[in-house]
Amino acid sequence: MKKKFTEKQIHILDIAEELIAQKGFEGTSVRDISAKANINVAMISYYFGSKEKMMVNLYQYRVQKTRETFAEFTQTIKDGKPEMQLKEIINFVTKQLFKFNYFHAFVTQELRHQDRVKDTLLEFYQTFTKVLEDVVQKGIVSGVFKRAAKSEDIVSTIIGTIVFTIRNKNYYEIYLKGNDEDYLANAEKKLKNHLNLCVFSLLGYQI
Amino acid sequence: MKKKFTEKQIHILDIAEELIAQKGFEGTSVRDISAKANINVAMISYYFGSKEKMMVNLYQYRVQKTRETFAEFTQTIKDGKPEMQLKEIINFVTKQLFKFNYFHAFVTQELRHQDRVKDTLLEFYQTFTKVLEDVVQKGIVSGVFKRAAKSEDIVSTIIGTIVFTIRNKNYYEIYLKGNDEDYLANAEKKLKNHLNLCVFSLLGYQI
Amino acid sequence: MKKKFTEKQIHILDIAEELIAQKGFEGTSVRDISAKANINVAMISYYFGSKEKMMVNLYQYRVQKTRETFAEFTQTIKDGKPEMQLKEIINFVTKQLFKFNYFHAFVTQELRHQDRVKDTLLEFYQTFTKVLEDVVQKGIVSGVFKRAAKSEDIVSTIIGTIVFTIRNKNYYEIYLKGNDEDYLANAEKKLKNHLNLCVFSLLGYQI
Amino acid sequence: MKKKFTEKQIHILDIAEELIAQKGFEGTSVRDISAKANINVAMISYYFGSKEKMMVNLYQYRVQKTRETFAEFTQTIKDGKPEMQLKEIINFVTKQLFKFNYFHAFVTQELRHQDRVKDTLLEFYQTFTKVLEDVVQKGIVSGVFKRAAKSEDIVSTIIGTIVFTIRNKNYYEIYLKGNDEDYLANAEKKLKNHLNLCVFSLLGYQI
DNA sequence: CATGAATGAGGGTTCATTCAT
DNA sequence: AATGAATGAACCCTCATTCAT
Repeated sequence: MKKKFTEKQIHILDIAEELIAQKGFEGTSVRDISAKANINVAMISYYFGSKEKMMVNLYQYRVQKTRETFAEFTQTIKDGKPEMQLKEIINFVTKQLFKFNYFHAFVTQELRHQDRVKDTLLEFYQTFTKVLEDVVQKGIVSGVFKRAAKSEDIVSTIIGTIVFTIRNKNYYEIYLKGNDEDYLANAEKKLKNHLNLCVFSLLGYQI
Repeated sequence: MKKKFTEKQIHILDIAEELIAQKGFEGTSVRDISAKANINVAMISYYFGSKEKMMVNLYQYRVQKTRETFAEFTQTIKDGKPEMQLKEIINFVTKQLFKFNYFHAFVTQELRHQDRVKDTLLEFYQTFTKVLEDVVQKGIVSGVFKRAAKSEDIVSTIIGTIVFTIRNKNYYEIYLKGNDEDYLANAEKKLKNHLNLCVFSLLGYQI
Repeated sequence: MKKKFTEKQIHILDIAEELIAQKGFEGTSVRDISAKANINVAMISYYFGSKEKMMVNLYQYRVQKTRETFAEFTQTIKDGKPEMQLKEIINFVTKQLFKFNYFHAFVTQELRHQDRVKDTLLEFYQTFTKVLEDVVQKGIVSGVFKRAAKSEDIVSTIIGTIVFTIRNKNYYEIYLKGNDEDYLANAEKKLKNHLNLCVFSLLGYQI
Repeated sequence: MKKKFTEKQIHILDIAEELIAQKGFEGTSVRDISAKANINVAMISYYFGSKEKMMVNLYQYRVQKTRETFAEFTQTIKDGKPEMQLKEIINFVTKQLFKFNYFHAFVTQELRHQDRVKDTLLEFYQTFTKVLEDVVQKGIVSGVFKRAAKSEDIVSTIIGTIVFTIRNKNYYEIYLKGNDEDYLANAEKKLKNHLNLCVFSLLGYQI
């Protein structure tokens, strides 16, 4: 059962996501959001019921999209070899997280009492873990991977590492060549290389 | 230049850290803090100037301690072999992050406009990176490490992976054996194993 | 000059009266009314101009009906003896007030700045007073009443006493025999007896 | 157990009572009250917790005082003859209701969900009823009263009639001699006469 | 003729902070 | 040095009403 959002709602959610990622949920007032979105203050309550419910909607909206995108993606790689699949997965996840860095900046920090909401993300992580596990298993069977590392650990490392660089921009950019302005692009590239090396060598792949 | 804190200030900071880690900076009122610390509401402003300045102090207080602890730690391993040093570093960092998971739960999410404050953490990360780099370099020279991975990437992976498991308790615990209550202990152990494998194989160490 | 209301308007007014009697004018939102009346929120403004004007209309609607009913009633007793007329008046007023207790629950409490509206009620009270005065006068002349009590005082006592029991249900029901469910019926009966005794003895009627 | 109020609280309650009597509870904003009381808007929440709790306090404050005053009063008449006692009671109640007409203007109309609060008033009415019953009984025994009217009916008539004239000032003043300005004084006097006549004749007292 | 999306005003409450003591 | 009473700003939300359709 997929929830539908109107254009205006999506507009509000996009603005809200950006601000909340920057200043936190409590640090972002509905006035901030409505001002930036050029709408009336009352609209947030009008459209979503309350600020908190808007947050739930935002969460569901983004996670829902993420899951869909991921599901489509898995289709595109389903016939490849494990090593190719793994490479594509790392590439995909990195790209997505960098693209929606807003979202993942707040996804793990807010909604403390909204356990139901957190479950939505949990489910996605589990799906991701399962996909990864199949790839690893297949690689082990075919002999390209020598070490059957646990996929939940790989997931933690992949997502954890990416989120760390996104959130610690001022740290990671020190070690980047190139100008500041395309930090994200450069960081993404560097990171992708690192993660590939990291995961493949973890699995005992002969590089 | 080391800042000194009075006993009362430290008392307040400890309480504040706990509450802020749980409910966020904006989600924690000075009344919450003063109530739990059994002090007057006015004391936060009185001692620190403002709530925000208190946060800066809290930040500095904790990072300062972390740096001191890390400095002491590096002394204890300075004479070991690189592979031993690396193992100890992973062990130390994991232990520290799990021990002060409070702190690291809020360290990256709050104080968004406080760039001076972020610099404090940045410096620590740089120190950490430098230490790691020396170890890697030494290992390359001595031949135990075959691949000179970038230490900033290793830092990102180590810290990123740990923080991810701390913040996504509900995900990671699914894959843990043992009862729920010592999640942190179990997670720490599992994670340590994973990180060792991960970093060592990344460096081309023959396990 | 009699104002006409459309069926839809009357529908709205009936719902509004009920809600306002329960929750007060300010306590009743146009959304409450429109929801219960199964109409659009905008309809109240659309039909009556504003919520306040709707209230004026409601008031006029009910007082107008009350006056008409009272006028009809006076016709039915115009040929009786004074003592019979008085008895009938007490009976009628009690019955009406109990029947439309909704209305009289809010009639004296709302519309504070709407003096024009209050005048509508005032006129009715004056009419009532005049009718009563004629009855008393006739009774004095015929000798059945020995004391020419002021009719405005009698009005105050009749209406005041009735309204008191309606609004202090929890008090008056303590002294009532019978079950709780037909409080109004029992209270009305008890009250009617009391008022008859009260007014007749006030007028010096030999019971 | 008697609740104490500070001077500032009483100040607020007095202002609030006046405004609420005029415009109703929901019609009176905390900003109205704070403006008229020359205090900060936040003070109502600060002193009472919320607007609604302020109302509960106001209610208790006034009813409490009323009960105390009534208790003192009953002491002063305890040795008189029944007819004197009855006269004094009517005099006292009339005077009190006119004096605190603010209070009794809102006492029966607000606090719809506050049943506990209504009980406070109920108790007072019951006390009043009991006192009256003793007087009537004593008069019956001594032979000055010939008819044992129910005291709850007498209470309804006394209070109902008074409240009616207070709330329908524009009606009752038509029948008053004298200028408008001392309406209350004149009305009180006229009403007292009427009530005496009314109650005494009801009890069959030979005037 | 009737609607529902959208608005601005104002609602009560909570907040961090100040200041007289 | 420390307090608690008091403040004004800002919070989220609900309101009656408007207006394009």
